[in-house]
Amino acid sequence: MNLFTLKHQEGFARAGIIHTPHGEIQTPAFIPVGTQATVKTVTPQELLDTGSQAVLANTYHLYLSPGVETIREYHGFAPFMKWDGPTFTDSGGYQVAFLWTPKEAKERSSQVTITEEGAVFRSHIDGSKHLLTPEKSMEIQDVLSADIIMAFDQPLSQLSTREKQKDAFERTMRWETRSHARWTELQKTREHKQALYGVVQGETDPILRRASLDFVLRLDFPGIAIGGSTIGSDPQITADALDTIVESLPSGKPVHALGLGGGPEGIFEAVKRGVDTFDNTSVTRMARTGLLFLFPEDGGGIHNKFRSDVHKFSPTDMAPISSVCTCMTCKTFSRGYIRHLFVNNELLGGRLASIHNIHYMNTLMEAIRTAILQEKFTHLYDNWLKK
RNA sequence: GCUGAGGUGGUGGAGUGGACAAUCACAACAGACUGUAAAUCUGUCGUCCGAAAGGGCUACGUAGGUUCGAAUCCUACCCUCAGCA
Repeated sequence: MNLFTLKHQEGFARAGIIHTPHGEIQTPAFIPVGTQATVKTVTPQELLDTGSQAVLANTYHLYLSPGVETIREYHGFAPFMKWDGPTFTDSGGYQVAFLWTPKEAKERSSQVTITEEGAVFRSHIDGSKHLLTPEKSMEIQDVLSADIIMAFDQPLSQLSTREKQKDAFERTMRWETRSHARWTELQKTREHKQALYGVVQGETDPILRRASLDFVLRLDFPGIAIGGSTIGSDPQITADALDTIVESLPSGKPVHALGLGGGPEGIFEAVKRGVDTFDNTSVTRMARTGLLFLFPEDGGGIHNKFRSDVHKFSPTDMAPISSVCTCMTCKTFSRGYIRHLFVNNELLGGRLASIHNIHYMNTLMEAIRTAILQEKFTHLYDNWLKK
């Protein structure tokens, strides 16, 4: 069975199915991020209820805690967190390269040393020193046991010099070659095969992006992941980055956008350019800080980035967050009540908001899938992004 | 009524002669939130003018006093709390 079945294409936008040992993913799809084997504040059942099809967890975090041996006992992070569906893991490359909060960027980044062998970094938990290599990332991801895993790469930093970027770009290809080799070995003894995605770097540089994509295609990775800080940073920049390779994306392989943050604007641009799946932390992070997504029917649009701050609701606003949303939160609770929860730092607020935002994103993706199959994606795009 | 403690910005609470428009925290308001070290982070927060630097005005219960200078010292008054009656 192929990993990916293309059902229909409208322009470069495509609707398809990713087949995994743990079920299918109808694409285009939003993949909620469960870094530490939990999509923060929500249970696996709630993930299902909100229409989620898969979960993405992280090599870096789970390697540090609870550790590989613990996860091995559970036969993977999915059984550990009681998620039965398809899963992804990220390679840890991103964390190793960006182990910082923006505020502490300088001091933190100095704690990571990149060598040809791999990345030496210090644990954010206890300060202990670790070496993560492409081989080790594959071995950890083998234990984490996701259906779809990522090659170990070194994301480029826009802050660094051109030479350093070129250096990282070329090293990433060597690391991906090593990732591919180790993955090939490990698959031989696995019952459930894992699909390894090669990571395409290069930001908005057409030469670099195409070289990176050519490389990934040449090694014949089962899937293609698009990385870099230009993905998800801004809808236009995301579009620019994807435009460099959109015409060269193969129809037979799934394309994943790594870290496509933000709201519907960037997602429409990405889907329009052939992205099948993407993970996005802002859906749940914004929920926890009180930013709720709005449908066009609720007044959501480019002007307000499709979002509303819960703190600005009236305390006596009896209406649901959205009049058209069918999530548990909207079917049950009022804006005024959810505002009350946030104002008083009640944990339920973040939970209810997360449920709404995840449901919102999955509803949007379902509408996009349907639209592509009916050749109405352009119409939907215009309808959502009209000014 | 007596004894003791105390009255500071939206709130709690520092400050006990000059560096005070007043530490800090909370609230409020504004903003940010990319492969999640985020239920987090950043900014504003007496008032008026100014883009800013900066300047004016009013303020530490009330009234008066001492002093070059008072939220800080003195006097009187008002009020609050605790204990005793």
